[in-house]
Amino acid sequence: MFEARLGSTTLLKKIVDALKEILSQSTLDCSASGIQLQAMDNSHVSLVAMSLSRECFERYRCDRNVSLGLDLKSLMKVLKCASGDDAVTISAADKADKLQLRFESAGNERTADYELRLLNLEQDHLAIPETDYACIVHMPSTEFARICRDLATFSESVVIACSKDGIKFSASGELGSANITLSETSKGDVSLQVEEPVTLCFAGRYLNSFTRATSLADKVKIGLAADVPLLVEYPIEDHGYIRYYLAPKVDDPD
Amino acid sequence: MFEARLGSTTLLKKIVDALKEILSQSTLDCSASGIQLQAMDNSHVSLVAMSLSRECFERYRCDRNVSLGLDLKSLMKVLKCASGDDAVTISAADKADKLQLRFESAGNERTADYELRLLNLEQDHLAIPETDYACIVHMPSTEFARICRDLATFSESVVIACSKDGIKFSASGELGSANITLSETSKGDVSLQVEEPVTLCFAGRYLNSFTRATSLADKVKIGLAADVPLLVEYPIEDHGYIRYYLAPKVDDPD
DNA sequence: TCAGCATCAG
DNA sequence: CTGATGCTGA
Repeated sequence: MFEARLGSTTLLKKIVDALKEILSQSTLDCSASGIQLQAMDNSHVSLVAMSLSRECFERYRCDRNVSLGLDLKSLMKVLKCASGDDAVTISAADKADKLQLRFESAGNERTADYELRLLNLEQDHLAIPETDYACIVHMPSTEFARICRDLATFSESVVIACSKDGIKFSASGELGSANITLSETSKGDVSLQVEEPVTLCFAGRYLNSFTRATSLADKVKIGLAADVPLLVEYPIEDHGYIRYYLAPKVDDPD
Repeated sequence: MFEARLGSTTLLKKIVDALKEILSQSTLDCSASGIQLQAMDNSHVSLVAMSLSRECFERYRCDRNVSLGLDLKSLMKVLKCASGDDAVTISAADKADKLQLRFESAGNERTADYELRLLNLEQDHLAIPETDYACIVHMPSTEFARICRDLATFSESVVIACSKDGIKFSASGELGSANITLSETSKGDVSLQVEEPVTLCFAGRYLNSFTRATSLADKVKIGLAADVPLLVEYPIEDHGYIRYYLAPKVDDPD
């Protein structure tokens, strides 16, 4: 038996929304410690890892490990049947082929039960090595989203250069070019930890897809190191996160 | 001479909006007692009946019975030319081929006159037998609309099961299934009168089209009986109503 | 013809 | 931030 209850569906909607474009189907791995997900995106270029530890939930019970294969678009459709302030309980019997979702309205006048068919998905379990990033940047998540959106106008590729002086995002193409530099401000909304300066180039469309998670967190953490995938991490309420990984382009700034 | 005046066009807009999708053209039957409408929907599956008794109007005069054949989409276009708080007077001479509409602004600074061409429509006059429903449910109209919308995600068919314990709406399909149960709550926003429990299956798309009337009334009345069309009734300001009727599906819960 | 997207108003 | 509407692509 697996059962987990959240006080509001809004958080779950945001999480699924942050995943569903990049991952049409995926497996949730539920264990006593919480819920994990890890997968390559649909085009097998970037990688997503999500973790919600049991502390994220109002109630959490997982008698034995279960893997729940879900179609995330379908899950989103079901979540749309709930109001944002409904409490949601997801549950599955052992070896179930259905996920149960129960929505309870704030005043408890209304209960709606949904079942979502589970899928048997191939598990591509990827070990993500802990990386010692040469640069770690924290910045407002909306700012990161804004930059990714703006740079997409100029080029498919985005160059990120980070040093002690700041982090610079650049794109250039037919239209012209763009350079956005952020340095550590007194307000402390940008922070840099730089062991060694790094300059890397990434495909902007993936960066943009990562920003679907913007509403989950005020701050985003970016980790950079030479020849290692970029890390873009959005914390989820103290006890969880979504991490996106994207390998740098070998060359070819267009 | 026929003439009827409403203090605000908003009500009339809501009524036409509740009819125009389901009934592209229809005949208003005007008599001394008020205005009636009764017709099959465009696809001849469901049936709509509207009644506005003369008490609904600020002023009402109908010297002799007239039938006004209207294109409801065109009528809606004309109504969009009025502000919601304009007073509206509709009138027609005997044997007229035009409907007159006059909009007067609240302060009377502005008067606008419109004429709408009338149509000669075939009258399919259907007697609707008074039915003694086995179950009558009153519930918030927004809640009903919400349920119909949510269930449409899962299946074309909606099963409604009503007993003394509550009314249950269910749909199931490829994605999964949904069950929403309402029972009489302490707040009294759901009430059930059950002579005999009933379970019936309906085509969800028609239920959804009925909910275009949601803004007319806070509460909707649902009448159910075996082998008899479902009744969905929205009261209109104490002296009128829109009733929708839909025959149950014979079988085939998909 | 319908579903999804995007935009807009409350 | 949510619901509603209009558009566009499948």
